[in-house]
Amino acid sequence: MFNHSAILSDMPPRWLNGEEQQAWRAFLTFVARLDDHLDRQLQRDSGMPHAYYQVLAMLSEAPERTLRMSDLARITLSSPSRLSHAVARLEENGWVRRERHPTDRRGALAVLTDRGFEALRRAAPGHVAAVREVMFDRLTPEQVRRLRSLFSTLTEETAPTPGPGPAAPAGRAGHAELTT
Amino acid sequence: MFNHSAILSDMPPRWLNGEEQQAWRAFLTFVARLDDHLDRQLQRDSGMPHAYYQVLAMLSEAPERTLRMSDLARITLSSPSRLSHAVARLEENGWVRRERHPTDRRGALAVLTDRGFEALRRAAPGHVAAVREVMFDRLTPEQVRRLRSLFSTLTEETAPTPGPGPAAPAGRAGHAELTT
DNA sequence: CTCAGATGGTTGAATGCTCAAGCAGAGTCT
DNA sequence: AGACTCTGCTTGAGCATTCAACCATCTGAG
Repeated sequence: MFNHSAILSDMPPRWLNGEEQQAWRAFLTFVARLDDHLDRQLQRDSGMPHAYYQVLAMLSEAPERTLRMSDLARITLSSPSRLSHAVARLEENGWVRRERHPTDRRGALAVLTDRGFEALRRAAPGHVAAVREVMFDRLTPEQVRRLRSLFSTLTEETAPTPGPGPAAPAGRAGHAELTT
Repeated sequence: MFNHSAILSDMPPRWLNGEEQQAWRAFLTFVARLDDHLDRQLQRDSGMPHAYYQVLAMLSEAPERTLRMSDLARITLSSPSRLSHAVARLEENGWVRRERHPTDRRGALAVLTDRGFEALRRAAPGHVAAVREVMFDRLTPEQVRRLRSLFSTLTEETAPTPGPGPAAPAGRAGHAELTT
């Protein structure tokens, strides 16, 4: 048996060329700025980190403002552990409540409380303004189109996802767009 | 006197339109994937987080493999505090050493040790492979150009930086490109 | 039915980051 | 010189995230 990773790692690394380097560094710089800006703004004005905002936002769009923990974790791009801790914290604030899943007794549901919805509603305008300030107000509509196109490509499922795939994410509820 | 922020916050928020939403979500998804992928790969294969890799990489390019803490902080896009903690940790590993600044006695210098350079050299191929895997191998050269162009725009200094600006970052040293 | 493995979720320890406070040295003004 | 402020850097506490266990429940094979 050959060790495939050894074979792979024996190939000389393909370093980034000039263009790629520039793209990479500019990208890293922007992401750093962005994370910093968003987290600071939310923490300062609304007392929550960006990750928690996303949890509240996703819940606010869900039917009954309720989602199963595992689904919420997937949607918010966080690990089960991270989400569990986060929801624990949000529960202390009275922004989210846990409920038991009606049929699967392993399951837990996260429910956005009225106070949580209020907190989100107050946080949203400042947040979207911050996003605009750092990103969209610096781009022309044409550039926004290119941006979307690029990152659609980059996030496309590359792995062979046979079958109908994980079904569209349960259509947006009729609420205002508090999701950014 | 009017309260300007009150005036600002009284304007109805400009929510993101459809195109912007799609761009934003795809972007967030990609960044989450990317951070996760890079941090995991580095932690697993080289025992350091991505932020520490960047510290080592920047030092490796500097003359004498040495930088003043404040400069290093700026280059690595981290706060002074963050860098101080990071260097403390790197010092424990024997990868970086602190020295006193020769003329400004407030100053501290971070020096990449030989062991640190070795660690970086071993980490670099896996890291650049990870970056390729998630980003550049999924883009055509034309797309890479657009990417660079977009993020150059987004990271351009917007504030009126009069004068000659903060001088080009001390040209790359002749070392191999371990910076990604 | 029963058992083995998969799935859903939580927990605690370890780590990195942020924030606010603090200290020492350098500049500046009189 | 003396007093003020600014800059450079560090520190400790608090918080978020990760990782590796862990328990409970569900599912499927025999």
